[in-house]
Amino acid sequence: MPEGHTVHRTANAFASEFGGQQVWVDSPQGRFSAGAALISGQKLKKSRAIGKQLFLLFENGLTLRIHLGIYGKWNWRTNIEAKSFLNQPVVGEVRARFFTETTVAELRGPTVCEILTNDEVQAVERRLGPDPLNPDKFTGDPRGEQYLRFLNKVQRSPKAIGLLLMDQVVVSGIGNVYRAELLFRAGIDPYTPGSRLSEEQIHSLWKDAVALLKVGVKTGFMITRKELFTKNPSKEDRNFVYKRENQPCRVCQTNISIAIEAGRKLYWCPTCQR
DNA sequence: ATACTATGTTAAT
DNA sequence: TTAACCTAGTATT
Repeated sequence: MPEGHTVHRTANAFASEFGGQQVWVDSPQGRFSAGAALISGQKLKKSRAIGKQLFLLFENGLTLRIHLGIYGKWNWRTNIEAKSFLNQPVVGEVRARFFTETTVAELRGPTVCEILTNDEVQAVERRLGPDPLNPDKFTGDPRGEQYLRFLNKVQRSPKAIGLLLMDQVVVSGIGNVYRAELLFRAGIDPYTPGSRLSEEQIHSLWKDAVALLKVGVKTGFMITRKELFTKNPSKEDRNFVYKRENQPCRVCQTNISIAIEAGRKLYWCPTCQR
C-alpha cells in the first residue's frame, strides 16, 4: 500500500539486491506463471520507478511492470538461505517470488504485474505525469521541465486541487496521505480550482512534494511534520490532518474536517486552509 | 465468525 | 457516482 516513496524504495532495493544478477521468478499462486517463465533466470538490467509504478528491465529486453494498487505488498528476506525458505509452505496469496541464493522478495496482491515490450513501456510512460522524485535530475533546476509540466496541467484545470493532486496524469506518486498533508502545509483549501491558484502556490506545492517524498524515501514513513523529520514518530504523530477527522488541528485547534471525494477520504483544516 | 478498513485505478452507470 | 478488482490486518459481533 504505497505512495510514490515506497515504490522508489522498492526500485532501489531491486537495484541493490538483484541488479546485474540472474534472478529467478515463480508464481506460487499461479496467476503470474506465464509471465514468470518469460523472465526467470534473466539478469536484471535496470530497476526504476515512476510515481507508483515499478519497472524492472531484464537482459532479454522485457520489462516487468508492477503496480501495488491499494492492497499490494512486498515482503523481503535478505541474507538468508533462500533454498530452505522456498521449501517451506507458502503463506498467503503470493503472486510472485523473485530470488537468488540469498534473497527472496515476495509480492502479494498487486493490481498490475505484467510483462511489457519496450513500446508498451513507453505507452505507459506517456500517460504518467511528472514525478517529484524524478525532478530534473541533471540540472537540479527547481523550475525545470518536470515542474513546468505540473504547473501547466494545474493552471489550466477547473478541477479542485484536491482532485488534481490525486490524478496521476497531473503528477505521479502522490496519494491520499500526501494529498491531504501537502494542502495543509500550503494552507490551501482542497476545493480551490487549479486555475485559481497563483503560480507561487503551485510552485510551493511542487517543492514541498519533492521534499516530503524524499523524506519518505529516506525514512520509509510518510512523516509530514517538519519537527519530526529526524525522529521516529508513531503513526498517530506523523501527520497534520490525515486520519485526524474531528480531532483538533495541531496548529489552530479547529476540528479537522473529512469528506468523501471521488471515493477517497479527504481531510483538511477549515481554518488553516482557505 | 463476520465486518470493516487501507498509502489505488479502471470501467460501468 | 458506484462497483469491481484483490489481499491482509484490525475491529466488532
